[in-house]
Amino acid sequence: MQQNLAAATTETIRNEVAGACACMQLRKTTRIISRLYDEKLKPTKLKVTQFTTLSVISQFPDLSFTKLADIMGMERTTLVRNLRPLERNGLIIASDEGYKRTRTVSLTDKGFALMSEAIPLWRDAQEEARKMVGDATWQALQSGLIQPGV
Amino acid sequence: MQQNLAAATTETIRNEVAGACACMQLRKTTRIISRLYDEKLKPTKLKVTQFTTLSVISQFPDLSFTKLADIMGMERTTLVRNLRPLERNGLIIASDEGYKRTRTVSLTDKGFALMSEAIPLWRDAQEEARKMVGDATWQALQSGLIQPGV
DNA sequence: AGACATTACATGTATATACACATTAAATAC
DNA sequence: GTATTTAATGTGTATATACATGTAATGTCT
Repeated sequence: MQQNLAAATTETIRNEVAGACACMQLRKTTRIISRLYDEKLKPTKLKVTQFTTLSVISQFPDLSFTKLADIMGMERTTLVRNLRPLERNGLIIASDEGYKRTRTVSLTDKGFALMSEAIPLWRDAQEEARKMVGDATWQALQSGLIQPGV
Repeated sequence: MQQNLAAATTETIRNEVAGACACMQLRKTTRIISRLYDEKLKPTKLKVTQFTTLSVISQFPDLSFTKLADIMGMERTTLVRNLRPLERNGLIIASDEGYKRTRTVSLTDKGFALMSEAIPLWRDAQEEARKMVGDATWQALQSGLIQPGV
């Protein structure tokens, strides 16, 4: 009977799960594309997550950690950890606590200088990514994968 | 001058980078969708990465670590680390070294039993994910986001 | 047989991610 | 005016991810 469970489960996985899992496809693609961006950004020693975080901070320099994390679709505690290496490397500076312990971050001159170096490399990565994913996926990515208002 | 660099860089980020970065969209979506699957799979204590790893192992029970990682679009060293908790929890069993140090893994009875519990929960997650991403994205996900042969 | 290249795997180190839980400041209820 | 609730952040722990480097087994060239 245990033998049957194993066989039946494997069949279900083969017929229904394999290749159909949206999260598996997303994570796999994200790994591959992230490695591409990381490789391109290597001269700046920025990882793509750090590039993204810096770009969001420069757009919204006075938001609380909670709101920044929300914009990035990220757990707040994850954002807090991700800011550490950026602060340690002098790319951002965090404010002291304000209203209700609120803290904000902004880019330093060093942070802006590194981003201006990184942007041409990012453009190169975008070009290659576009070729890798094809037109339909690229369009979906440009409009945001998740439906607005969800 | 440094002031100009900061202002110019911010403008470029606002006008060109924000919202257009394919990798940012992918990572953001992956975080949100992964949290959904993790939440659904909670009764099994499996994370979606573990669910995926188990499903790939059950499909290809006799492949080397290198080839399994390749199928998953993952660095081999990442796969090695990800197998640890699965083995520790008795869900998989790894073979000793074979030809050219090759090792293989397969699901244990406990692993199959847990997967058979997980699959209905996974179906539920799929349904919700489908609603969240919309039809166009869902189609892209079902055909695999990255172009074949790349 | 020995030198060299190739293949496969493991470890050290660092970042990314999230849940559970703890802490602190402000607002509100009584 | 204290007690409670709410908002905002921080820490402990665990998994996920990848690069650089190291180790071991196999194959090949001479």
